[in-house]
Amino acid sequence: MEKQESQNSSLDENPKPWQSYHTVYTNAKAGMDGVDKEKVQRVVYEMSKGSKYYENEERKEAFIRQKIEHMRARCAELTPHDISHHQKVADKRVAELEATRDLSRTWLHIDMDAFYAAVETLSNPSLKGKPMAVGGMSMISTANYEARRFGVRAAMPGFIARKLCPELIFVPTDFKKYTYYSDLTRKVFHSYDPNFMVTSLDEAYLDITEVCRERGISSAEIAEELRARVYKETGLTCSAGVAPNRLLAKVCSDINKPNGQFVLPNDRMAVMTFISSLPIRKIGGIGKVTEHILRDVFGINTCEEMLGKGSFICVLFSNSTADFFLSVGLGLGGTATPQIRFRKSISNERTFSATKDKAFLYQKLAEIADMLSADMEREGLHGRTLTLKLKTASFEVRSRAVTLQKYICSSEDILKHASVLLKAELPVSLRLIGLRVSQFNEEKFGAPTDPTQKTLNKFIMSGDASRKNVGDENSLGSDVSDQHFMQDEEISISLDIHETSHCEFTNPFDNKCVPNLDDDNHRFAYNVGEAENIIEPSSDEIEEENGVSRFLEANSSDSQQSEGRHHDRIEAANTLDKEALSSSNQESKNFWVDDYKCSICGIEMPPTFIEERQEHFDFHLAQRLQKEESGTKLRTQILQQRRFSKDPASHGKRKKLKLNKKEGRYLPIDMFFVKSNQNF
DNA sequence: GGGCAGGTTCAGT
DNA sequence: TTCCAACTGAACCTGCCC
Repeated sequence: MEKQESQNSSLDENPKPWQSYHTVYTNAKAGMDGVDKEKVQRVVYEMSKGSKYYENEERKEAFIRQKIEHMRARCAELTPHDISHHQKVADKRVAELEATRDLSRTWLHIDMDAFYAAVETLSNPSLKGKPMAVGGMSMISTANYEARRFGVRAAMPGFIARKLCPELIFVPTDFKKYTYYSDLTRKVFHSYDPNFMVTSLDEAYLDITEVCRERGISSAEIAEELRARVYKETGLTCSAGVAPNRLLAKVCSDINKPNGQFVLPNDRMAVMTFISSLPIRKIGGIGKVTEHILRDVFGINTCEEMLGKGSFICVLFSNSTADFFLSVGLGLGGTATPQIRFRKSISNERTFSATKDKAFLYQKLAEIADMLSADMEREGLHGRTLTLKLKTASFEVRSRAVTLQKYICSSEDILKHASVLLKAELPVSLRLIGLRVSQFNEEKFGAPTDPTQKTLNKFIMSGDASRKNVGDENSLGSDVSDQHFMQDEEISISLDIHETSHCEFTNPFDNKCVPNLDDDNHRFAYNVGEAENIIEPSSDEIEEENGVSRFLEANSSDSQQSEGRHHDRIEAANTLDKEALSSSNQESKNFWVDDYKCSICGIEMPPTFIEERQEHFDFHLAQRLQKEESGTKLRTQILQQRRFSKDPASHGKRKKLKLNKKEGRYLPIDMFFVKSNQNF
């Protein structure tokens, strides 16, 4: 009832709740210019709200918002001196990157127009002119341009697509057909650049520098001719982008889609002008999350604005990430043709209706092991790292891996080891199981089969092991380590942030009634000087705590070893946690205005976000503690009073605090936001 | 401190 | 009616061991 009222009141305040549900489905995409974005957003929201998927998306969204808050706080704490110092570092880095600019190559990016849909129309002309999507009710792979006008697009669930466009025709995927047509296009590409790079069935990069020179014609003419030839050979249209590097060529191929092309001259001024107004989301490697962070933390919307925020970027991101962002600001990208790259992993996964039926889950595991083994045999692969991927009924993704002494490939071996990994996770309700094998035996590449020789082999295979890539091959030998003092000087201590406070208070950070931080299992320190004074549990305390052990859920190998005790412990923990939880829920009401809004920063988080709200509370608590001059005294009080408990629903993720020596304080890892992405 | 293993996250198609 | 995929690569974290 209370929840209902709360929902109604929030609906009154926000009559368009779908506007805050961030989906990728309303982003600009070729063929979607005239789409009623608000309608699409509303339909997607209404089809999604209340579902487990939606709840998971909200959890993720709240987590990103929290991350953004942390980063904003970090920026706000920088002194003019700090900013000036980091600006110099950024300027130096920009100059070094600028020196790597290569305008001597001409790259062509080819992107087939709505490839799967176009192939299907080719084989069934009656589909022409009708809205059509390739895929099924759960997910569609691509949609033709008629369907896109309704807001239907790739990676959208079919049932939402049908709601947007009731007359939508669904066609099942047929990869044999797509591979056939893809091969036809590649024959054409080969005649322009024998070393062309494929990125998927429908995309490729060609270095057309030589062909332009040899034939004495412009890149625009080559692109025009190539597209005509592709059409002649396949009956399919494609779009092309020409630019001095691959990053820009990819952006350019999207500009005049479908069946068009765009040429960006090999000229620095032209590149910088092009970049100046280019939205960051257009760049490959900047996705939904990164866009959100760059926009909401730094106010960066266009690529050029990256350079204006160079100092902050250098403070808050890792070396490689900062380099990537600054390169984007300069319009730099890959220009050399990379070496042949071998497959690094192979996987197989299947989604099914969520179930906790063990027999069913083991059956699925066996089926996936069979399929994976067959794929590996077909490619002659043997690997020694096996990763089990699970998606729970609530859409939480987990992975568990094991590295073996010997290389495996047979279905029996895969299943044997995968079963051990799965067993350690049960009981759990799952909707997806996947298996991935990596760390291949490199025998097929002429390397030794002994895993111990792998390091040397890797070195030989990769060429210069010391080379650090920016984009994909720009070599930058300069020393910029000073700008990344945080990573270099970090010392880790751990703090499990799923604790629940037991102390009642009116002002959540009033020293008179501080939450009790006396958690035996959690090492916690506030000041640099205390780094050595990390509170470690005594052996007796550990023993005592074992009844409700939070250590038990730390990682899978522990789980496997203590599986028998594990279950009993969880039972015991659950009982205590329930008591603790009901108590803490009452207390936190003072922290959350109207049981919804943070009394410190105003961020809104619904009462159902128990875990996220606790994390948020802890963040402000840490902030407050760090500001306290009498930190030690306060800490003593806290350590005496606070009792932690654990949300049984949480999965034991241990959040870390890191010591930033320069600032002389500890920060949760999230505040550093060390970006992890292959493109950075 | 470096290397390895395990894990998480993001991104693209 | 159906109700949010499959696959791969990669960066970078922590913990552990030598």
